[in-house]
Amino acid sequence: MKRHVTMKDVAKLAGVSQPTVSNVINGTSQVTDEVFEKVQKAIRELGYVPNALAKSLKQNKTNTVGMLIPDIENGYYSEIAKEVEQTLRENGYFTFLCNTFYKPELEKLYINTLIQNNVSGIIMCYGLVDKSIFGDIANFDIPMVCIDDRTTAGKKMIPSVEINNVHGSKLAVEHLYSIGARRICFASEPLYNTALESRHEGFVLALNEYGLDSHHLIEFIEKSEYGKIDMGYNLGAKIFLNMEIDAVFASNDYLAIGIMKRLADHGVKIPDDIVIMGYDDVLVSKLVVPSLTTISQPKRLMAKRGTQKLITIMKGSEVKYMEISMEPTLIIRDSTMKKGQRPA
Amino acid sequence: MKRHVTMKDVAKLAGVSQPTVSNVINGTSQVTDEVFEKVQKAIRELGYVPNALAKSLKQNKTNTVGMLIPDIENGYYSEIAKEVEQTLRENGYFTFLCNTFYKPELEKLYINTLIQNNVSGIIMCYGLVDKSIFGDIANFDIPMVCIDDRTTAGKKMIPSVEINNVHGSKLAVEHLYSIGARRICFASEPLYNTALESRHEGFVLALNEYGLDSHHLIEFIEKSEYGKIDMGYNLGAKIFLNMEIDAVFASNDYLAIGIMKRLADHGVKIPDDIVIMGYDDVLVSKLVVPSLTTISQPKRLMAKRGTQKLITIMKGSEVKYMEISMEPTLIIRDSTMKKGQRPA
DNA sequence: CTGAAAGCGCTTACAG
DNA sequence: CTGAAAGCGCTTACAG
Repeated sequence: MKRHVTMKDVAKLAGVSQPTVSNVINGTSQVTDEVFEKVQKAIRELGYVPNALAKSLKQNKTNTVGMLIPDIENGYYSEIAKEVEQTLRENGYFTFLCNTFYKPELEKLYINTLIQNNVSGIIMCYGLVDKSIFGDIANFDIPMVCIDDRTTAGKKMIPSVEINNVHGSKLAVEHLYSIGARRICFASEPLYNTALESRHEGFVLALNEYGLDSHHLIEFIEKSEYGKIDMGYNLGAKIFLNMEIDAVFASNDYLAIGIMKRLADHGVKIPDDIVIMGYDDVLVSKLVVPSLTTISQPKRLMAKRGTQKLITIMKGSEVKYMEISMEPTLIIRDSTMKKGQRPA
Repeated sequence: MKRHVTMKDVAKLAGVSQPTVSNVINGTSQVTDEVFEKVQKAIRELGYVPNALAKSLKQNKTNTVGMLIPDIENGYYSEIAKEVEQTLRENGYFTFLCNTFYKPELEKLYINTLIQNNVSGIIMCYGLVDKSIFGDIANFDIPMVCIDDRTTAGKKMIPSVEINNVHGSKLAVEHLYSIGARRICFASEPLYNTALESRHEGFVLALNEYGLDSHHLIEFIEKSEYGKIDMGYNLGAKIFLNMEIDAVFASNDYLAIGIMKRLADHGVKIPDDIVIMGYDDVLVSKLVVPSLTTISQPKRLMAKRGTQKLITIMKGSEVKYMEISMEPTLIIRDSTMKKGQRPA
C-alpha cells in the first residue's frame, strides 16, 4: 500500500506550514501570490488529492447521500434513480446506491450503514416496508425526503413528493367505464406503501362513483413480493378463471404485461375479449403488443423536486414539513381500444 | 445540529476508558464479562453508532466502492448494476453510483471524487470513453476491475471480465445465413469500446467465412451517442432506403427495436420482408412483437465474477492480471422466423 | 485485562 | 499574511 500524499508533504515541498496549504486550497484566508504559486506547484508535482474523509470528520459533514430504492432493475425506479443521482451530483453530492428488494432487514442494514458513514441526507424512492425504522432514525435528525409515498418519522412527518394516486385510479376507472366496461378487476402486488394504497382507494371510490360497486368489487392482491411480470402471469390465471371480468386495472405496468401474456397464452384476445390497463407508463408499455393503456406519472419531475427539497434541507434551511402533490394523466393505447373504436 | 454520541460518551457512562470501548466493539482484545456488559449497556442506553469515517481515516481503508456505469436506466446496465451492488453488499462493501452518460468530463469528476473519498476499489461496467483517465489513476494503485470491456491503466492491464463478442457475432451471422439471408447489414452505435469493436470485428470475419463480403459489406454506424431506441429509429430509415438488405444485425437490442419500429411504420413486414436480430437479450426483447432474436450474454454471471475478482484484490491478494472470457448464446425468436419455418 | 499516548489528515480559531 | 495548537472520532501499539 503506497502512502497517500498529504497536505504535510505539500507543505514541506512548498516550504510553508500545513494550515497554509489548507488555506490555499480552500481559499479560507488571504495569501500572497508567491505562497499561492509555490503551493500550487507543489500540489501539481506531488499529484496531491485531498482526503475527503479527514475533511468530513473535522467538519462533521459529508458530501454523500443515501438513496434507498427497492429495485434498480425495474424501469420505473431506474428512471427515478437516474434523476435523483444526477440532481445530487449537480449539487456536489454523491450517491450511495441502496437496493433493498423490499426487504426489511436490508432496509435496516442500509440505514445503519448510511448513518455510520455520516451521509448528509437520505432519499427514499418508496415508503420503506419496515416503518419502525423511522422511529430508530429519528434520533439522528438526518435530513430525509420520501418520494412517491408519504410517511412519518417518530412524531414528525417526512417531507414527501407524491403523485395523486387516488386521482390516477379515478382516471383509469373513468376511462374503462367510458368504453363500456362494467366488471372491472383490480390486480395488484401487496399494498405495502401509500402509493399503492391510494391507487386501491381511488379504485374503490371510483367504482362507487359510477355505481359499479354493488356486487362487483373484484380484486386480486398478491400476498408477497416477487418479479412483477411473473406475478402478473400468476394473477392472469385467476383473472382467466373469472368469466365475469370485462376489464383489468393493474396497479403497475409490469403486472399488466404479465397478465396480458397469460391471457394471450390462453387465447384470450386483448382488447376485444377483455380490456386491460396498467399504471406508471414505463418505457416498455408502448413497445408491447397490444401497446398498453396506462396512467402516466411525472416521475422525473417528482424525483427532481424531491431531490431539490432534500438539498435545501441539507443546506440547512428550516426543516418545514412539506408535501408536494403532482397530477397523473391518462395515456390511451391499444390495450383498451376495441376494433370498432380504433381510428381507421 | 445535535452532537454525535461518541465512544468517549460511552466510556464515561460505562466507567471505562475509550480504547476499552473500542476493544469491546471490535473484539480486539479480551475483556472481563463485567466490563463487556457495562459497555454494551452504555451503548444501548446512548444509542451509540460508530463513526465509519473516523475508523476509515485511522485504518486507511474504507468499505466503499465506486461503480461507474454509463446509464442506469438502460436495462442492460441496470441488471449488471444490481448484481454488482448486491455482491458488494454481501461482502460488506457499499456502492457509490456513478452514472457517467458516456461523458468524459463526468468520468473524470467521478473518479476524482472516488479517490478523494478513499474508496477501496472501482468497478467499471464499461470501458471508459476517456482512456487517459487510466493513466491519471495509476499512481493511486487502487483496485480496479473492468466488466464487459478490456483496457489498460498506464502500463498495466486492468483485470477484466468479457464476453466473447467476436463469437457472438459469428453466431448471429451463422444463424442469418442459415435462414437464407445473404445481404446482411450491421447497424450500430459508435464503436466506443472493445465490446462493440469485437462485435463489429466478428461480423466482418463471419461474412468473410461465408463468402458474403465481396460486394456486400453494408454497415450503418452512428457517429454520436443518444437514446438507443431513437437511434435505431433513425438508422431504420437508412435501412429502409437500401433495397438490397435482407437481414439486419443490430449491435444491441434497443437499436433493433427502434429499427423494427421504423420499418413497421413504413409497412415493411418483419420477418417476412426482412429479418432482424439484436444483441444482449434485454428483458424487453421477448416482449416486443415480433419478439426479437438476439445474442444472450451471461450478464449477471459476468457482473458477479467481476465483482468477486475486485473483492479478492481489495482483500489484498496479489493483483494478478486476469481476463475472464465467457461465451454468448443464440436466442431465436420471431423476428427471424419466417412463416414457412414457424412451428405450426 | 485495562488505560495513557500517539496519530490518521484535515480545519479552525487564535496569536503574532 | 502565516503558523502553532487543538481537536474531529476513532485504532493501535505499548505499558502496567
